[in-house]
Amino acid sequence: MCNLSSPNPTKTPSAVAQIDRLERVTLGERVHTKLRDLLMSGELAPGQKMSLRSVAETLGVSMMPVREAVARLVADQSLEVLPNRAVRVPLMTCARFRELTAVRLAVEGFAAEQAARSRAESDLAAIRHFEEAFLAEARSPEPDADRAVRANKELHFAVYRATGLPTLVGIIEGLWLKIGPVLNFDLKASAERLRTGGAAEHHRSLVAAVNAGDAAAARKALVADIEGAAGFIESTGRLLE
Amino acid sequence: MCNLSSPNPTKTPSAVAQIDRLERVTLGERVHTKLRDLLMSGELAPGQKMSLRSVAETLGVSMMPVREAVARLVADQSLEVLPNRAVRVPLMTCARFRELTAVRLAVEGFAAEQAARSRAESDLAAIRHFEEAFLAEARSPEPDADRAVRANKELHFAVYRATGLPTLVGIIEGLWLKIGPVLNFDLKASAERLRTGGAAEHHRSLVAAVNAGDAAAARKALVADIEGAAGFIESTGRLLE
DNA sequence: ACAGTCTAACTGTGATCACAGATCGCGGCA
DNA sequence: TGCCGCGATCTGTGATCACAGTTAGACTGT
Repeated sequence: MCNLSSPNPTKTPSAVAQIDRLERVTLGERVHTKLRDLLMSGELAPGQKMSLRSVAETLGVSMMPVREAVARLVADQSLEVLPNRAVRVPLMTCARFRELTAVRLAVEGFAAEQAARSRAESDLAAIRHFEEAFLAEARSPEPDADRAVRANKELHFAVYRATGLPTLVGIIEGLWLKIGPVLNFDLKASAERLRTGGAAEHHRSLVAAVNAGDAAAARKALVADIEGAAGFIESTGRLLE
Repeated sequence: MCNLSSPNPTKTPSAVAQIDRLERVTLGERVHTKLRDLLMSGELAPGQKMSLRSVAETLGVSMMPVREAVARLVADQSLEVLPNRAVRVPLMTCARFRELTAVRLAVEGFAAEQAARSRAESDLAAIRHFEEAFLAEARSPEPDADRAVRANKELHFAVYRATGLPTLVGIIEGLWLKIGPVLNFDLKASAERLRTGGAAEHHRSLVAAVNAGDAAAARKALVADIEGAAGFIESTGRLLE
């Protein structure tokens, strides 16, 4: 049973209390965000090496925030440190890709279901906005792969945020961090998949299902989207072992 | 398509190649493991504060590995740093507890299903072993709450490992890290729930279902286990707001 | 010309120093 | 006796130094 009393029993609400939420953003946090965006958007290819000092110099900070950010990414296997003490984007084996895809189907499939149940009107507006952005890029005469990848990400996460389960969103972010390099790097290498891959149709089904509150259809559309992309990646033959 | 050629095309297998896997275990990693165990087993209560320097002195290391470990735990919200620059175990609000429980039901429920499908004989042996350990503790005339909590954890994770999806196991570890303090701290405070809570029956159903390969029954048993514990925690009325 | 060795540079990890901000307690004033 | 103010102390964060281990390149000896 929850305590339903006021969270501020001794203080009266005041105007200044509205914006007292100043988030503590450390340098390490900013470096982490930067590296995360690079990984999720596929701008860092699998196997690419980096050094703490070079990243620090590039970003204009000392080595300290970089090692904190890299330590976090290494901890969840979004980066790896070789026995040679070299940091690189992990290579993707076929087995690991299939494992990540299996987990994604379960977790993101559940998120799609839940989004169809819990979506608010503001969520639906955001979802429609990013779907249009993706469609505009996919139908463009000369698609910008980078923008398409980012619009695809924003659409998916708009759906996931509609679940109202930020913990679940965080889990999915971790999954995209691991699979982003291979997924988006290969996707950007062959932009014609934008039109032939069926992503637009899957997105349309997904948005329609979430809009209608049809959880089963939402899961089905998302599963088809993930499996379509996964099949394309496996067909490229670039995975190891 | 996967490359099915030998992973060592140029080298012939030798005896020394068998144990070439020397894992790099840094001090920061060991501190992280230590703090994680303390959190998951409920030995650190919600709201408990700590300082990097005191932890470092206790563990006999410098502040450097501790801040790396704490930074990782703060990043995934297993710890939090207040605006006062104080590190503490986060307090659990009722809303957050329910959110975590909802995610656990989905993720761990899927894991139970998958375990029932993919379990190997060695997995089943481990599962049976930890179930007996938990039963022995639950039926003991004077149960040791600490050992019971650890046996419960080992049983659950033996099931999760049987999925053959280490990524999924990592995700669940993150969830237990967040919910462990409230779950196990309150559980240890009232040991009589060991007999009355029905955990033993849920475990029996779970093990039987996994053993029989009945995915639906495995999910049902696990869901019942989680919901039983969650209902108990909510009934204690210790959650905030 | 070629092979072996040795040095110099670079790697991540750990320790120490420096600093701004917050907290708490002691002392003095009313 | 009660309240305000100031300083000592403790906090996490960032920078710098130190070090073991690896690597790559140049240099020397044959």
